[in-house]
Amino acid sequence: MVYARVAVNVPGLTGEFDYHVPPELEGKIGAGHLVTVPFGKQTVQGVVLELVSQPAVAETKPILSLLDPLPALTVTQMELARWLAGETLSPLAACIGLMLPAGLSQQADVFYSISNRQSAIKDQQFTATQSRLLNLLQEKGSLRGRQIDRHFKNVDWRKTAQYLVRTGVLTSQSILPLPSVRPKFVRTAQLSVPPEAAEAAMPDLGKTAETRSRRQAALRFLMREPADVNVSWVYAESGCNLADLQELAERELIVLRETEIWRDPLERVESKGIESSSPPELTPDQQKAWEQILQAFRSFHISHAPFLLHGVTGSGKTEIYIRAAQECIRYGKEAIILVPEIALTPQTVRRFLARFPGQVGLVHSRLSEGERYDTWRRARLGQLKVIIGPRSALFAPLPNVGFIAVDECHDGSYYQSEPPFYSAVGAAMAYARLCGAVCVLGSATPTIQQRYQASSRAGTEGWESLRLLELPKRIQISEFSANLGGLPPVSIIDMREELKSGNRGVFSRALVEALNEVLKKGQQAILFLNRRGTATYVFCRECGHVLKCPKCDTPLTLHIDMLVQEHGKPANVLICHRCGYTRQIPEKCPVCGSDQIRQYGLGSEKVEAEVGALFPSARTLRWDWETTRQKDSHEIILSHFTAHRADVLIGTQMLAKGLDLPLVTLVGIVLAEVGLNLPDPFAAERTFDVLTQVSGRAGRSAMGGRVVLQTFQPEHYVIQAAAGHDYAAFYARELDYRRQLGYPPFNRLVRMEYRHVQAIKAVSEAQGLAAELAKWIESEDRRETTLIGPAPCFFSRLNGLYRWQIILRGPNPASLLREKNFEGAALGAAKGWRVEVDPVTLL
DNA sequence: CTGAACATAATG
DNA sequence: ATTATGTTCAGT
Repeated sequence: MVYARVAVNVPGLTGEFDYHVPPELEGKIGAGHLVTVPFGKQTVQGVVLELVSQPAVAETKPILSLLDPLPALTVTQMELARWLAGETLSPLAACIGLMLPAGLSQQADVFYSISNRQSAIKDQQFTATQSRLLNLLQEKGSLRGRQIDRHFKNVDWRKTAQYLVRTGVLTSQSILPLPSVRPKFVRTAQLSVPPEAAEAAMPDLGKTAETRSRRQAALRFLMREPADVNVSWVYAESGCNLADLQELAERELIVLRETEIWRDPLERVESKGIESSSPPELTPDQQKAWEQILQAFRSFHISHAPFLLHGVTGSGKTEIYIRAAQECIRYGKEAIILVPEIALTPQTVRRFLARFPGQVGLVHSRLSEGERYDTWRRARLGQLKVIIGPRSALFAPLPNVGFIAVDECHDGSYYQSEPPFYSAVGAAMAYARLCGAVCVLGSATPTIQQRYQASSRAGTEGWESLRLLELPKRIQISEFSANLGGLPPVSIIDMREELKSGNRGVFSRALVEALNEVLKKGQQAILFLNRRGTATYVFCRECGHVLKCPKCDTPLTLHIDMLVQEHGKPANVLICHRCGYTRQIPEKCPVCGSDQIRQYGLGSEKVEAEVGALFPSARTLRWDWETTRQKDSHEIILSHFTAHRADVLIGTQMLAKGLDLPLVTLVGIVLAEVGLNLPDPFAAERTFDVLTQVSGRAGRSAMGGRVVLQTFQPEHYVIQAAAGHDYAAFYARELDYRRQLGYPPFNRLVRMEYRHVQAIKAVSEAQGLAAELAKWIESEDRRETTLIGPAPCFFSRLNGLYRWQIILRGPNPASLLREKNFEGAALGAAKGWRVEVDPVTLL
């Protein structure tokens, strides 16, 4: 008897279960296959992790069916899933779920119907939730649990439903939906007799003249087309229908076939003429970096540390990825290129398409389930040599991965901020190690963490070292900025001075002047607005002083607190999100005594209006969350701007990503320090990144460019370093700061968050767990691990839920939870806690 | 003493 | 996750 060890697809389960393989499936089932199995009283999907000869329990149930004759996961992918589950304290099933295409993976559900025994319904009083549920089922008929979920936001209806089932009002049935994606087939037709025979049959093709002519036209068309033709073409050409073709097939004049087709998202893109592609010459810097990577390929049998390719914007990182992918293909292996967001880097994609025609698979969020499924299957068959996409592209089932690149590896979108929480950068490095693949992380502004890993082996537990490759110069250097390695010069404008001289507007005089000049020359400008954390921190407009917590040095956050009442009105209070310190807004600035204490708040609508008022003839375009809600709006806005149908582009974070906008000669940063004053140890890093990246948008052509940076805190080291394009200075300063406060990379963090509709419940749950953790730290003598909180999260209410958090900080805080068997699985499933290892923000 | 609400363990 | 089982607690 053969047994299979199965990871069942029940989110929240880490366990592995042994089933026996029934005789009819023997030999067909192996590691990685997607199967259905009985689990308790339900039927669920599962993935076979391995075959075993000895089951872990005496009595086994049989595997019920095989959902796909080919394995859904490679062995290496399962190893990665195991690693990821352990590393992130996530359930194994959730990690495996990341690797299955949407639609193929299905979870068991419950089907609820109203019982036809009417007596139970009539003489009963129902609670609000009960009648809501009954009304819903009355109205829509029987529903699956997940359909009901959509109508009950933040309401726990399952207990209610269970009660109603018990009392006989409802009936329930466990079901497992079949995969909703299938290979797609099209019907094709082809002539099966010599043309003369077809011609001979023409007169006798139907009773009425009308049918006869339809069928004749169809046959004539097929006589001209030697190959299989999609029937819809035949319909269009001849006006016939399926019945006509079936009649022709019946008379053995033609054959009808079902042909499988790939749904290919690149069809539209590729047909557009892509410029021919002779590989460009490498600069000396590129050459030096490339040789080291090449060396890694040449000796792939020994495992290599991943590379950190630290290169300024425009220094030619993409060319290195392309060459590495080519090298990888030469060894008969496949390459994975991770990019932050595909919609925002059409240039990158086009370059890969040009260099690897017909071999590129594109994965992104706008694909339909079918396109995604087909790309996944082509990857599995080894038909795609290069996969490009955001973090999920890492999980394409490629048989033999030889190269993984992570472009803009500092980007926040590589972190999945919902369970299972994981970093695709970390996962990429681990996967490369498991595959024996060469791994390159590329960025102009690597995170402090990444840069530290590349510079020192004063290793914090669990963080591997990186090999540093540097590209300090842009490829095309404009004469205006040769002294900065091709990067545009940045002028810092002190907004306190502007205020003193009576300018209360959004724009400084310098920025207005620069805008004026650009518009006069017919060039383009970008106005960048950092929206994150607006209207939340409080500062003095006179001296720039930001109000901070006396104990934590963390900016205080303004709250309109409905609980604390002042003269019968809700009070404005300042709260520290680290320790809970609370105070009123002071009347006067504690530093300079001014009464100009204000909260900061400014939207892109306001900026657009200002531009319109100052330059009535300027054509403005807004690119923010509001204007990009519609499908494809990113592309529309972008193409609109690159075609120079607008002069000024006003937008938020998205502007910073790797766009190549050659006509842009001015970048205006409306207020640089927004985002800097958030109660988060990673705020400085994110601000530096975004300022550097957005500055890099200027001067990407021979026309040169400049950046005007407005701020109330011109002395701040982040502002200074960003203005000087000085990563090294920022890194040194920030690393020092992190060392002092014991934040990463000198310690690791675990963030635990609890959400609840009732504020009281959230507080008490957080305090309860914090007390328990404190006790454990004490009893286990793990005092190097410190407990921060519990405190309300910065965004203290989200979707109607109150959020509280606890931070653990130490050399390896996750291990404490692991030892205590207090993992995300146990906490998450049973008690509603969200557990993040190495979080990227503490907001 | 009984039944129901609630926590906990098991699911192969 | 769902379901079976054990445990507590209020009300008869």
